[in-house]
Amino acid sequence: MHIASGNARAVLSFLYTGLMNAPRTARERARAELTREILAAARRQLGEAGAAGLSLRSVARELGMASSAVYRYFASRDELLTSLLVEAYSEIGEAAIEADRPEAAPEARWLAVWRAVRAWSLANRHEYALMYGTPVPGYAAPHITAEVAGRMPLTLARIVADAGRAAVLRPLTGPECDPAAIDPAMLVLLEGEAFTPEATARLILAWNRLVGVIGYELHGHLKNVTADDAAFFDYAARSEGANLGLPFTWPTVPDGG
Amino acid sequence: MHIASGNARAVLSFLYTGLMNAPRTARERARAELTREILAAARRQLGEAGAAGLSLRSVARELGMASSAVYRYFASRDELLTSLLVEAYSEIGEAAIEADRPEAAPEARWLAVWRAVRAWSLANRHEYALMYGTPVPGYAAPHITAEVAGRMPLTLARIVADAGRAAVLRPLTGPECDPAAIDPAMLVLLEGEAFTPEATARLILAWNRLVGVIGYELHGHLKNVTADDAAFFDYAARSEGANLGLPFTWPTVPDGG
DNA sequence: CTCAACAGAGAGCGCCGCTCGCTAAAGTGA
DNA sequence: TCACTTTAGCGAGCGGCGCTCTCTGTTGAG
Repeated sequence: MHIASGNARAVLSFLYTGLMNAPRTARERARAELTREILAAARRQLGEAGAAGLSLRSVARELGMASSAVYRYFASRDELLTSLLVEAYSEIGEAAIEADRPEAAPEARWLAVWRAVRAWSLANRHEYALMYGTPVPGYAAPHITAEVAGRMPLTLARIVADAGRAAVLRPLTGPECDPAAIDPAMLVLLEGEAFTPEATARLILAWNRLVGVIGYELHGHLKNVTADDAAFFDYAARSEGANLGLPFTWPTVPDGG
Repeated sequence: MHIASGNARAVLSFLYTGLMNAPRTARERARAELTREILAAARRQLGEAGAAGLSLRSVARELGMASSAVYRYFASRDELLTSLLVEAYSEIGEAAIEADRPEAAPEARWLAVWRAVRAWSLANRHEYALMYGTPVPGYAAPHITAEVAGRMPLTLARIVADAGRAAVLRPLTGPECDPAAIDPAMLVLLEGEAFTPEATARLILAWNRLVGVIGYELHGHLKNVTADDAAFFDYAARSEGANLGLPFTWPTVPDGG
């Protein structure tokens, strides 16, 4: 689990004092273990029933302890849920990073990462919903998870940047984004990768597409709309890649409308 | 309220027997009125606290009646929520339709509809979440709402189709979608508008983009990412319109990466 | 006028998140 | 070693939830 970053530790104090520092005393070891067990049970129940069906009481029941005892480890149900959220961001980011083969062609890398993110999401739909669905009411997540939440889109950025350095990017076509629409902080974040504002805008759209198409598939919006979700997803991936200048190839298509 | 369609009436029996048939007896009139009042109170509470914070008991309390009495009107909380969902789909569809000026240029129509949908969504974020966020666990919505849920994307389709009939569409460029990926039912639905599978695929993506960018904005995923959400949204609209062949104009952009 | 359909109330079931006060054990410093 | 603090866990309990059931009074139809 790659959690952490200073902010996260500050807010999720219960979790991290238990998990991060190498446990020395027996009490600390027991605490770390139980914390992990609670998280594991919660994760299981999240996978089965979704966030709405996850209750602290049932987690406690599964672990054979009083529900009130769980509050020694997580200050609230929301904090438990936030921990699972961080875990989910971490996992989907890792799935993206692991799927990326920097030695391969940029189109292949791009498609592989997209597919890996989709595969993880289909296998972890409730975790996906936690990240990209309706936010849980009392959640403190946004700023906590910024670093870990950025790993997946940053993996996409790296592929485009590598292609740029290899000078295989096509010139960008189509409407242009007002550079002022992009947050300077975002440009700073991508500084090492030398992204123009226009490329940044398109990267944001690509990330949004990746998340959006998966969401549509998971939430049933593609029912009676698409017949082959995987093929449609690949199409979306290629379309977004090409929009960023990745050298995807395609035959000429006739007029639409 | 444009609810209805056969399916909806069958499933949401409580609601529609109360609302649809012109009330004759005093009892029927009272029932219709109370049904509306319950829906209105629920809508208010949804707008304030979101779906998670909406309880049948608090609705009953607001209306000064026993919570058990509400069950005479809605069989369950889920059914009440589903009614609100149908209402939301109807409203966002109407917002799209009303914003569309068929006599205007297709690019202007396209942008106007996108902006209207965004405006409605920003003003009704919890209703938006009901439609496009994480689905509520026990909801029966999908097939019920098919007709009414289709109005918004169909408005987008009509603009493109009109542009096609007026022969102002540009040839489509970029990667091509495997026609087999699109559900034939979707093509039938757009039959009157003479959509090719390729145009249909791009329309689905445009609809997905519209929903996705708004979702990102509402759920905070654009924080520290974009600086001017409205401008970025317009950019997404133009980008998707151009991808469908709508004659948006843009200057040539330099290389990205 | 009779009788069935119906609306509403209230009690109650088993959940839920969360709090509080208590006990017993574990760790700590003199 | 022993007093003292910190901690883990428990059980009772609060108010709220969705939902069911039974009972009563009213409305509308034949």
